[in-house]
Amino acid sequence: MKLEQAIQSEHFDSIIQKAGLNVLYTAWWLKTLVSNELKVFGLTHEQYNVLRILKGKHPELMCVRDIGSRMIEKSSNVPRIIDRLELKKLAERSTSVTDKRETVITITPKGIDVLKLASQQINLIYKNAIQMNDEDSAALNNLLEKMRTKE
Amino acid sequence: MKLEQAIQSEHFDSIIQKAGLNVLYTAWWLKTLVSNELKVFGLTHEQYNVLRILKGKHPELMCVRDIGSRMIEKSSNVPRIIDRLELKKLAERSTSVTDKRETVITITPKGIDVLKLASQQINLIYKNAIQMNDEDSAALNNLLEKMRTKE
DNA sequence: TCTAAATACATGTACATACACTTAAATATA
DNA sequence: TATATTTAAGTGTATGTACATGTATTTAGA
Repeated sequence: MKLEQAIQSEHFDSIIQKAGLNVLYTAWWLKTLVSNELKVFGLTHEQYNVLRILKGKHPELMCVRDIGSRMIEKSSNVPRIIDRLELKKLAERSTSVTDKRETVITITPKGIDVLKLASQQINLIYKNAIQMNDEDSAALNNLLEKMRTKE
Repeated sequence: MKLEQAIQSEHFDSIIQKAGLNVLYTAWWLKTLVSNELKVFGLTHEQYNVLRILKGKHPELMCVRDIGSRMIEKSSNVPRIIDRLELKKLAERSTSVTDKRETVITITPKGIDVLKLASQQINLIYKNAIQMNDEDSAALNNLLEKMRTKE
């Protein structure tokens, strides 16, 4: 669907502004696509993201700050996301022995199992629902990074 | 900043998956950029979006459903966003005369003033903070719409 | 060494999203 | 016409974001 149809609007102040709205709309579209798949596993997009981050370092323990620095949305409130993972026994908290201010987190075996199934499903979605070849993907990555140049 | 730095991760399952994460991260970056500017005007990104939609049809009245269909994030809870605009006297609600189920909304003169100032600022941001020419913007629009082809 | 500053995490609040449900009104159908 | 269905908006709840503040611990400086 064209952006114009999606937001029922034909007028944009500039083509740059249209590109901005298109990024925002595509992010919402993608997040919704993924979230709908994750529902089966009782996970939200953010919880899935944290589990992936924990799995990436497993069996190493990670502190809250380290998880935060790997999140896509930098203002994510990591302690609260971990609260929910802990309730579902997918992650575990403990206090760091080297620095008692730090809470260190690990993914549980149950968390690893759930993540494995969820990841397979999400990878399938990426493969099937997204109509892009590697060349397009590379071009898109370049343009997005160009957009954020002044970051 | 490259995506790899932004999310402290070098490994991606595929270049398509990287493009997905890049879209999500860029959307967060852009939303944050805009939100920071809107703070001066006491507006959130979503409230700004609704004001723009109302202004686009002004002086015509719009019902809640019509506003919703023009939102970037389709699952936005429009009645609650309007609650906050009404509290700030930037928008006004009334019941439709032709269909009493409908609530019709209009932007107030104060809303128009605030929106004008905010829009000028946001347009400046788009011009100054985003490093893209029209050609790049057009290419980005095309790739994002390609990504969503199966929508 | 003792105290001030910085750091790490948790928590409170306002706003927003996602989704289910309720209520009132309009429309369709028997 | 009377009733059932559909539609529009509002509301409740769980989750998340954005940001300020609180508390314990560590680090730095006098």
